[in-house]
Amino acid sequence: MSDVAREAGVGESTASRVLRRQGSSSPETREKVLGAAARLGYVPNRLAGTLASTGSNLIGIIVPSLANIVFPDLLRGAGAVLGAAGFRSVIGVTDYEPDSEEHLVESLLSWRPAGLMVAGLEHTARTRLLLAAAGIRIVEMLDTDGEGIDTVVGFSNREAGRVSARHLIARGYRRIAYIGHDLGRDRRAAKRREGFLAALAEAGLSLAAEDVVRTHSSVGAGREALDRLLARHPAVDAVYFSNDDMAIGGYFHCLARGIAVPTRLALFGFNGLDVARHAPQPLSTLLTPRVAIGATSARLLLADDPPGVTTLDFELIEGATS
Amino acid sequence: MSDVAREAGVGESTASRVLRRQGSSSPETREKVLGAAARLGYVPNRLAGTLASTGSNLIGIIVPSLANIVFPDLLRGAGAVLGAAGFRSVIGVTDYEPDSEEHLVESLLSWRPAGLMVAGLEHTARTRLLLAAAGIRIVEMLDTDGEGIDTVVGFSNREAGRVSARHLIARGYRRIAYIGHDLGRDRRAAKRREGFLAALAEAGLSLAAEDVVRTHSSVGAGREALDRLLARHPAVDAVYFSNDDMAIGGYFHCLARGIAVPTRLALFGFNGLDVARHAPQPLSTLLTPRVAIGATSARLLLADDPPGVTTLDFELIEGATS
DNA sequence: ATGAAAGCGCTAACAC
DNA sequence: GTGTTAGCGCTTTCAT
Repeated sequence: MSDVAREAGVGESTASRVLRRQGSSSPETREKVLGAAARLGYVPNRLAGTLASTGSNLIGIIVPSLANIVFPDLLRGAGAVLGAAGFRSVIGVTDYEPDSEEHLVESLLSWRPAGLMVAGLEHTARTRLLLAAAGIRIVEMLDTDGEGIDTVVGFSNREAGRVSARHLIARGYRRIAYIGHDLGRDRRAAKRREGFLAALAEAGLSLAAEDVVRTHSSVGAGREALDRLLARHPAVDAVYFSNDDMAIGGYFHCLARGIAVPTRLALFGFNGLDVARHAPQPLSTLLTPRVAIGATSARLLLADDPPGVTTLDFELIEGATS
Repeated sequence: MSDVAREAGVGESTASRVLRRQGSSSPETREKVLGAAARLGYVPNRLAGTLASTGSNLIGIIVPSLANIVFPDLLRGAGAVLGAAGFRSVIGVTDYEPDSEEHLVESLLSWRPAGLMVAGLEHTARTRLLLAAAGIRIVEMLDTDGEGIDTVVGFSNREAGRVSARHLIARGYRRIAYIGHDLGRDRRAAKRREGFLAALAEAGLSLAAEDVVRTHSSVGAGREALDRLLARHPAVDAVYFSNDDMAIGGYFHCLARGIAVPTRLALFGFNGLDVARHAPQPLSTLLTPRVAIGATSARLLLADDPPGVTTLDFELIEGATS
């Protein structure tokens, strides 16, 4: 920048002011500085800028995965709001490992971000400590079943499970099964299952069958799991899946085997993915406002409201599979 | 850090060396410094570190969208390699706007990243200038049809279109239609279409019909487009879609309307998405090595090979829809 | 409206 | 093996 100042024949601080369009400067100097910067191909150094001033335009975002469209949707919502406000996202992916999350938090914090967004409420004790002591706004997303550190934006997964169970029960299904993916790592899916079981119990029911794969969720896993489950428990009349990816797999299995949906078997998912909504029979599922959660989280991150919980609820989609 | 040094009773540089486990230090001092850092809850400041030394651990990655799983897959591949090497990704999303890309490049460059990865070869003149002059490794991903700036990792979209056309022709289809999405913005989809048309022409054929939506690709758009196209051109016997999202939509339309696939109508997609491969009839498509392209790009970004083009080819999936 | 000078928190010589 | 001393490229008082 001193080169620019010299080329423009002004002092460094003047150049700095002009380049940041801050403070006052005469139209002439402004032109000289801007011209010099363009001529020299000057690219500012935000490292130095941020170090000298305070607060960066970096926002750390930590998600467990990018393989499931849910998290890209979240990033998309957040990115749109942050980008428009001149902020950039630094992404970290934990792979559903709490320890990995802890390392990411440390690493991102060392960049002195203006704020941090993280999926979920479950963290290691040290992660919570680091986040609470960071002195920046922390937003936890996608879950409201538990204690937040600062700002929380999401919905109750437990309630989502409950609502799904009540829906199936109201439709008259009684021999209800569950098909899920690695619940040890995906705590939110585990909470949905808990809520689901609780609502079944309230109606005097219990799970007729269950198949939980060890892998992450996928269409293929859902398809295979339903095949396995029906072989062992042919009397099941409805299946609740841990999410739409799994449920779509189940639906494909039914189509392939000629299993009538929902008369012979009802299917219920979670997320309201595009692909599930446009299937020949739209999947019955809960639509989650993923993009909106990302956007709202970003907005609250940049605002300075007091800490609190914002609920953006899911919506029951009465599809054709239940 | 000076606090840590004082607390440990050593000099600043000693503390720095210990904290970065670089250079030599006696076990005792090391322990003193580490203890002091832990006691004080010291969080390093990478801004200062990077400014004082050289090269950050930040890598800029620019993609056009996060709505299509293709790009999260790319980020996933890159993120895994970068994360393991201690690098962090700063993500920018252009929304398929060249001007937005230019701003992002400028903005990311101001963070002095160690390297930059960007999807595609088409950029504004100024973007190319900025990238070429940045003095860091630039990797362009997903396309090899054109001039790269530095390192290029991908495949030929033109060739992908060609291969798809030849496949349909070899199978005996002659009244072939195309269904696509906004080609003005998605240049790679446009190149596939070009290659497709070229191969048709080589066989003395031309497009029997075409429907190009103005929106981005989606299952719903594909479904509606096929509906529209068949209403106008009922004699079509095969459709090439701009990607799998669109093709799955088309497939769903056929299932819903009882259109026999592939006897009455053949369908061909692009990408080899999970959901397409597990459909009752696996979609005929080209599987693209998206995660591998991301990973390879990251690897080459960190290596210092000479500039060049690395081809990771697509693979023809002979599904049940053609 | 503009310039000079003092750091921001760290790393990198360089001495010891 | 360890401490001292300059900066890295900016922003920010504080004068002028």
